[in-house]
Amino acid sequence: MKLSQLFTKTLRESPKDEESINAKLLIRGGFVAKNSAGVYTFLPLGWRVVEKITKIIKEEMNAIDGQELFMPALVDKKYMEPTERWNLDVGYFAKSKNEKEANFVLGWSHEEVLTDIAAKFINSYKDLPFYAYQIQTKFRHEARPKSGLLRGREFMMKDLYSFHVSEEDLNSYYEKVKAAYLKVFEHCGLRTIYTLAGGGVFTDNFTHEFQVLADIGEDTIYVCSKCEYSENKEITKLKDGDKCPKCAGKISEKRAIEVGNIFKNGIKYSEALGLYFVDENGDKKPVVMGSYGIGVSRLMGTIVEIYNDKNGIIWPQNVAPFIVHLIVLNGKNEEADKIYENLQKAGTEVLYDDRLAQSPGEKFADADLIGCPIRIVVSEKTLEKNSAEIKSREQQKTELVKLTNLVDKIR
RNA sequence: CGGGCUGUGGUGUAACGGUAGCACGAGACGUUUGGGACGUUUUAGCCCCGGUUCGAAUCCGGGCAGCCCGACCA
Repeated sequence: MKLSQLFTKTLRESPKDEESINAKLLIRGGFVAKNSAGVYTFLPLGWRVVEKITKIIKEEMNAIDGQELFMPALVDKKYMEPTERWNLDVGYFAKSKNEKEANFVLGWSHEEVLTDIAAKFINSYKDLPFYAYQIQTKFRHEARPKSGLLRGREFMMKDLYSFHVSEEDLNSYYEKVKAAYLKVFEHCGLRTIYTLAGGGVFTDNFTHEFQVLADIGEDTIYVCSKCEYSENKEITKLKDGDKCPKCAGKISEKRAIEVGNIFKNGIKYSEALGLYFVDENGDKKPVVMGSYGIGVSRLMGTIVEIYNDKNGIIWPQNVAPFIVHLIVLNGKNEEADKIYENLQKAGTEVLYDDRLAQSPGEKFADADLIGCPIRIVVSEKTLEKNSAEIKSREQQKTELVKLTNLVDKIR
């Protein structure tokens, strides 16, 4: 991608109505644009990051036999009434003009929809278990959207649902999902703490959350400094300074961002929507379910909160919009064009700042702000030595590399 | 949903109840190019609706929006 062709531009200043680091940097860098409180557009750069994250998620979901599908955003009233989740404050309701009352809610979770679909196909224990997920926009009426991508009214979410013959089978899959989630977050560069929590409107059971320690986070968790056993403030009896119930280490209170959660739903949804199967003995039983969420856009915001410095974002390799940010100075575009092409041929994703009017300082500042892992500078100075300069975003030191070795060096 | 604060170009600000101004930014042209260049020039604003007044960005009332704290939650 040539920067001269990218229709967005970086902003020198932060918008006045944003407080959080992720919102300021993502808007300044041209990753997102704010439409309303808690509603954002993902611009080309930001969308690339989203795609990197969803790629990681899909790989791990597919690895635990998740089948990807896509459900509607318009969710019919008939699905939500049986579980008494139709008229909740969380909903944005929709109706056509000739309708008197809303007959749809913009989907804020899809247990009911998928359960109803499953009932069309699942008859026998032989049809179970199965796992299905989607990555989709969710709509939730937030009383108070805040902190950029961390808490929106419209946001992207990966939701996985599992269907089992028994509680035992659900439990074993629950552990698989846990492991897969830990991998997803690790691949995104985040260290998460597996935290025991409550289930809100989803389930009466205990649930688990994946928490990233950060002061901007809205959750308060109690974490063992030794074994990282953790409980959410919502449900815990622990307090700061207590002994860990697992290893007797010291518990401390921390703020954290919840980037994912996993729930055991049991038979709440299957009973309400009529999802039954017949077991080996010919007995009819309700299907046992679990649901598992990852806030994709929140994850993106969290990564920015964790990985930044005063100059901008420092994307971890796996989620960076581009691997290389190539800067040309002194109008040496002809030479830089070749490097751009060679890197692209080698499969490296390059953002090429080929602009002629911008000063070196502005180009460096933009590279720091956008935050690709590797910066390459081609200038008169480097070309005198048949070289280009390489610098990692997270380090200060630079290195001159011969043009002939450049592609291999990056790979 | 309660409480607080704030609403003037994209950003930051100024204007006694009486001409909406400045700086930065953004655009055009030219000159520049190793850490946000320079010159010329252009551009764009009083959140909305009422009221008071000869006259409202300014005073009053009511909305709306944004941010922050809390509650709730995912």
